[in-house]
Amino acid sequence: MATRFTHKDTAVPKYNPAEIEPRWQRYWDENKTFATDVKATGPKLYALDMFPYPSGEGLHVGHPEGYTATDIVSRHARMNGKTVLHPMGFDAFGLPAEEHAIKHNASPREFTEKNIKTFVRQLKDLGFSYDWDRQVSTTDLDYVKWTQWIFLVLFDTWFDVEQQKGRPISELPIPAEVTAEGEDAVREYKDEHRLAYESHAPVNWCPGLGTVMANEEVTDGFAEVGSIRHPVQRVPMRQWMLRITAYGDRLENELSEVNWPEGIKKLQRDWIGRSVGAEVDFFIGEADAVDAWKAGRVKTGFPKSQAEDTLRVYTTRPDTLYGATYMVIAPEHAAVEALTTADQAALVKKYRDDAAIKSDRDRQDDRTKKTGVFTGSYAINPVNGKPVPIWIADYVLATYGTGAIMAVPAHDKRDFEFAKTYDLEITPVVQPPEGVRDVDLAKVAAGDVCFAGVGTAINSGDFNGLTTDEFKQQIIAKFAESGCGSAAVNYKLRDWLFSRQRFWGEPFPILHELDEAGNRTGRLRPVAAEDLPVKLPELEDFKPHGRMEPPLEKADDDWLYPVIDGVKYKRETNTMPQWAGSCWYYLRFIDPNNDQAFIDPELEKAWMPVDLYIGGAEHAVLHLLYARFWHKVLFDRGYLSTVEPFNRLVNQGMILGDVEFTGYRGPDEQWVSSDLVAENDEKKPILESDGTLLHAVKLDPEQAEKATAKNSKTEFVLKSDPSIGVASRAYKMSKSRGNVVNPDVIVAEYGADALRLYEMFMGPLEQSKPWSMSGVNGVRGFLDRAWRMIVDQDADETVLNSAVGDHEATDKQTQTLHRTIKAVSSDIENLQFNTAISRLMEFVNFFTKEDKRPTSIMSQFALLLSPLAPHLGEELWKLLGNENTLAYEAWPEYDESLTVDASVEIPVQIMGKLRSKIVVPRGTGKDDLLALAKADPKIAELLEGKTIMKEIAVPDRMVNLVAK
RNA sequence: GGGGGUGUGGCGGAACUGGCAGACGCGCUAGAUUUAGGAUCUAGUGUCCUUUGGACGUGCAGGUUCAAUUCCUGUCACCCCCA
Repeated sequence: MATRFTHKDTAVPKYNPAEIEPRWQRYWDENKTFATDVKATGPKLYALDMFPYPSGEGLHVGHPEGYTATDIVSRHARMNGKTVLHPMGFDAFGLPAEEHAIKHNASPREFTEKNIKTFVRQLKDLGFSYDWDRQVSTTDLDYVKWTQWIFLVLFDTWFDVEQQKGRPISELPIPAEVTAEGEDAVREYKDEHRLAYESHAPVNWCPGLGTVMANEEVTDGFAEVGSIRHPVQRVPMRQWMLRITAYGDRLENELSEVNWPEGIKKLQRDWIGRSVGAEVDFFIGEADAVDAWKAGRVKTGFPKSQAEDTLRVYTTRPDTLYGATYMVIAPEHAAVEALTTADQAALVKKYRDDAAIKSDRDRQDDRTKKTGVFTGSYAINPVNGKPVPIWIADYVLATYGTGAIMAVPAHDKRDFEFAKTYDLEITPVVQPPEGVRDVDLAKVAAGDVCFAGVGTAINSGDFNGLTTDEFKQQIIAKFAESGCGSAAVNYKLRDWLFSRQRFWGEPFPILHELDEAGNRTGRLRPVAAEDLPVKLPELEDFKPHGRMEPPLEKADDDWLYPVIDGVKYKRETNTMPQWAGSCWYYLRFIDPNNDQAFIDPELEKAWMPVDLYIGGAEHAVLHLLYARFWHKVLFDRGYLSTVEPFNRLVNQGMILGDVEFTGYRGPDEQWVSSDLVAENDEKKPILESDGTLLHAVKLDPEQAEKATAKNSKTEFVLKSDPSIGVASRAYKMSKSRGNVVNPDVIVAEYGADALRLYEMFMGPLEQSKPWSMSGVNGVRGFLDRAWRMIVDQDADETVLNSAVGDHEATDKQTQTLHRTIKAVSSDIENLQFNTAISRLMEFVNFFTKEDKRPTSIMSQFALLLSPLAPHLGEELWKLLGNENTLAYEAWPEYDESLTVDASVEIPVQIMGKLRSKIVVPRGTGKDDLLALAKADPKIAELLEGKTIMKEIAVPDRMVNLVAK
């Protein structure tokens, strides 16, 4: 395309983005057009994109979708007089760079920096109005410094449950008995309360990757990196944890402060998983001591921590206590050994060993059969005094609730399955309400099926007849007297496993004190703030050594063993997970070069919160939850002014590959209709009836057509044989499918404005939508038409189209302009860019037909177009005789009265069916409207001989006559 | 299995608060222009019926209403996330 012209002059009369776009990008760069004022004066807008991981593959067409949206909003806001912060950066720590380093024995930093360069180049090619002076990467040393500093804030903070607030560890009240035990006891007590703490919980150790993975990174017992699945084992290891559970209530409640899609809020709430129920103690001592125990409990009440003679369970259904016919404890439960009788010991040991290698997920999978083993012991059900057997089963997790449950097989699906397997007693205690679908009352009553819903209590002593809710309240009230239980709240959210055994991450700014023999004393020393950042050491190679120690263990002694004030320390050799850097980057953008603080408090107040945050829904839970958690800690500690970081959140939809038609052929090359095709375990197509392996054939769209036969089971069929159905859908873009679209290619062929415009024109921002090359060509056609509307492309040099001039605008032209301004403005405000673009298309369609196009109106058009297609906007603005960039020109205003016609066309319906149309003056009243409608010759004819039963008239809208 | 989302022409999608279904774009058809066209312009383009005209039509089946893509009940299909 660039070769279409041979003019010696650089000015070419045809629309040529290859020339225009780089020129304007250079202009914006050189003039620092989008450098943000340090502090906002007047209204501000902080528009943020979820920053990308700079992969070796470069930008994908999915990236610019959200970026274009925030860019349009930013450009529009600038023209509306707002001070705009619109930054971009890179989430650059992470596994791929490290894997690359291991493979090529090269530095992950160099690889990362090279990738960032590519990303920046590609982003600049798209003309985004980022303030590039604010670019940060999580791997920059002066960024790492403050990530480490924030970690030390977490380390220095404990959570005051009463105040629901994080406070400095120095303010932690130390119980007298701890103080009495001496300095080490106090230190340990403090360490146990910090938001960043060490633990030895079992973790997901992945030998293949040489690292521990977070629960959420493990699927089906495998960690997936790229396309390789590495098996994961559960082993105990010293780890850093972040006490995010302390903020569970805040993370849930304060969601009400933000303007997010309800679906995302729900995902977060479900992830936090707050449940309200009760803790109940079951006595496990000698049978004849039960009464004494109960009497004692009436006096002492419900103890804060579990006593040795009891087994404590957490349940959300205390109303089913009478139906608790056995108990289950997790294989890792502390009481397992005490409860196991001699003759069960061997079985129990084997069971525990087997459970240790299973993941939490496998254990909870409802497809696998529940297994368990009897301990040999019994507990006493506190409500009816019945002894119930205590089992061990891995479907109970040590980390949830108290690690023990009361099993109510009649009313819990898992308990029911387990009871059926081991032939345990089933006692129904909830009568399902009448009319519940698919529930057979008699079968529930007989204990033959499980009913997990709410209903009315039966077989529950004095509580019989109560509804589930009443029962819950009453039994919890009764617990207060008996001391056998207590109301309790539980969370599904676990503390955050924060360490990784990797090289390419932030080192922890923590030193472990060593004794003379070189063993850890248990004393921790945070690295002093002035000594941050702790840099990664230089390593000979990056290969994991297969031991469960991090690669940093390979560092030189100089790095590994600092001596301070004559005391020898060993550095922490774990590194932080990739999430760390992305937890606070939105803050650093506000003050990216500050070397005194992670952010200046004045600037923070001026810019926070983020007004618009756009990114993929895949971060709906983890990133957003983690970032909110850090934000709240920093808020509590007085560093920030807002409770929540991101005010408005929008998730862009996924961009899929172009629609594909797929046909299937059998081994004999005969076509097989797609409705007979299924998928086997390897996702290969097979014949559903007998499993014969088929092969999929990608069809040319010409080969398929819409099914016309009424009995066709598929939407599309082969043109050559309509009895053969073909599959039609768009797939996720992937290298293996070969449907990835590279933005560089689109920019080269159609221009950046065309790419931006197409991505916005495809459909609603939040919706998934398939890519289509002819669609790109279509919006490019619009840009060409817009160019020709203003520029004379047949002249030898760039001059205005002869139709453009100092003409007086006609009424119709004025109206079109004002309507367009109105529609485009509100569409941009509502992020409905697809319709904004179609309004601009209508404008061009109209004015192209006008042979007198007032310059002033054309200038307004350039302004309206500019947020969406900024390069062309600027170019037209300049050609129309304006000097400066339009980036800060006032956004066009409209006059409502000029957008409406004096007369309106009113549809007239008879019995709800459109029969005629009448033209009336705007604002014609109901009665006049009806009279005019009835006077319409066609209506009059149709009404002849009929009686009007009812007349409906909505002024300026419609008339409907009901006649018989 | 649970949660979320989406179903409108050949395709992507529009439609205010229940008020003319199909804006805008692609594709397609015809014509004009051109040495040429993957260029440009003009007209047409939901389906069906024999037309002037009419009937049907927003996944499917019902319901509410003068009026339903929009509200309600049920149902099916697909996509995404979680287990």
